[in-house]
Amino acid sequence: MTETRGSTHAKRAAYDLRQRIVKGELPGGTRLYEVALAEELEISRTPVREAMSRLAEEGLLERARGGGFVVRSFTYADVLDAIELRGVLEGTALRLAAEAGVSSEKIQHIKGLIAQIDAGFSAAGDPPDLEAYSGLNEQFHDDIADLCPSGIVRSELQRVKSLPFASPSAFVFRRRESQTMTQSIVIAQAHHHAMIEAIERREGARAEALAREHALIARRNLEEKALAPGEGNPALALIVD
Amino acid sequence: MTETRGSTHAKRAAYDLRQRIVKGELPGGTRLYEVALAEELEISRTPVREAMSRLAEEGLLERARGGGFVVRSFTYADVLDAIELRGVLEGTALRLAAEAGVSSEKIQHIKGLIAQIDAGFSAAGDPPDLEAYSGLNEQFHDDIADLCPSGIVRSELQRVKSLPFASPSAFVFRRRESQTMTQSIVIAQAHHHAMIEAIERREGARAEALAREHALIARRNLEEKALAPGEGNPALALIVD
DNA sequence: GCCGCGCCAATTGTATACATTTCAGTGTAT
DNA sequence: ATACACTGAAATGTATACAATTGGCGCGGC
Repeated sequence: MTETRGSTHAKRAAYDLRQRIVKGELPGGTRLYEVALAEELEISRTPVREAMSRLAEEGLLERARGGGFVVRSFTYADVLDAIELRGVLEGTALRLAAEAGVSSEKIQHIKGLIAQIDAGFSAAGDPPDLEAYSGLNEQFHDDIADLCPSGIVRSELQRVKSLPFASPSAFVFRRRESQTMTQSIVIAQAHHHAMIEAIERREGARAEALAREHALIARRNLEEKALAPGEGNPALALIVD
Repeated sequence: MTETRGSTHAKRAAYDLRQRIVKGELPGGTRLYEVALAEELEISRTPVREAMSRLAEEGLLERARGGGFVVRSFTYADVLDAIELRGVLEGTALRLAAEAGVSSEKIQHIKGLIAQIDAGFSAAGDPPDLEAYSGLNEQFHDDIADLCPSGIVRSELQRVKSLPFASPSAFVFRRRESQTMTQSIVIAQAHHHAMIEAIERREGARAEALAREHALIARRNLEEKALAPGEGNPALALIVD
């Protein structure tokens, strides 16, 4: 089979299928046939089934009536909703963290991350390195979610973030698009500062509202990009209509 | 194998395992062994694996490192958090419904359900029939979630509700416990009225707040019951500590 | 005594043959 | 013309043998 990472055939097949789905090679609604995939990947049906099960757990596939799996369809509206839902869940995570209180060590750790992002802004105000920002931003969102004392909330948030277009780092711009991008990042970073401050001061409602507003930046960026497709983000390939 | 419903061995096995987990016969942390289960259910390993996959999708099992599945552990705190999370998601669903607007037909349908619950209250103020209330209450929660225009939010809410202790109908009292139960139901029903009114008037924030407060009733009821276990709710059997 | 190494049993991973179900196509009867 | 039942290919469901991996236990060396 194609050289993809993983220790078992099932994991490799899952990786392979996941890539194909995210790239849009397997559009929403496509039915997956065990035999065809098994032949294509040069493995037996058993690991193919296993792989499909795993992707169903991730929410990328749905079980079809009468057995089998279908690639889950995501409409453009679904993508916007998933981003908003991420904001709601992040907001809940931050509110619970604020209400429960967070140790100063953890607060300092987050502040360190934020400082790293700050350091990426030059004094001149030109756009920071997008690769670096994307990585740090994702790290920030992961670590801030870990502040939430509820494992249930953490895991459901993680679940929503695993949808390829709902991740906080999904729609970081590909190229430098005028001032829009820089401005968005400046605002987002202001949110980052405010979020940790709200948590530190145990202002739960404020933390929650900030997380929601923060997600709306991602949503707005997507809405603006969608109007001018251009070389669209690959994670959008799986949108069906 | 034991006479459980389902058309395939895998579905029967999933049903059987689900029952055992919810009843607490398979406590959190228990590792499930394919061979043992297969012999016990008198089927082969294949449908057992299939059943475990399905339960993993439901969130009742987790994949263990090195393969296999483990019964997911739910602490008492997890149960409380899951109820609160249900409130958050129901709140989001209602808010989105209110913001988008809902047709008067659907509003009337919900109002009809509420009226049916109202009819269960006698003029004397004695407790309504719990079976009937539980059924109508569950129906209300299902139907009101359907008002949400976002399929993503609906499905994630459905997912959380599928946790056996987070369902709106999970902790309806078993016997008539003084006035506590009656009072709770009266308050809950007031919330029901207010929710649909908020949606009708497109008051999103109010609808959201109501849904959260509504879930807190369920949470408080559980907290009070937990202090005096008695003949506890069976859905609580899967709590590990 | 303790650590590491390797073996063995237990467990999951995989392939494959066979059974069953599903669904579309087709024919017939009404 | 429509509804229904039959048919058969194609798909998933199941059993089972075998392979590979894991994890624990004991043996040996240090």
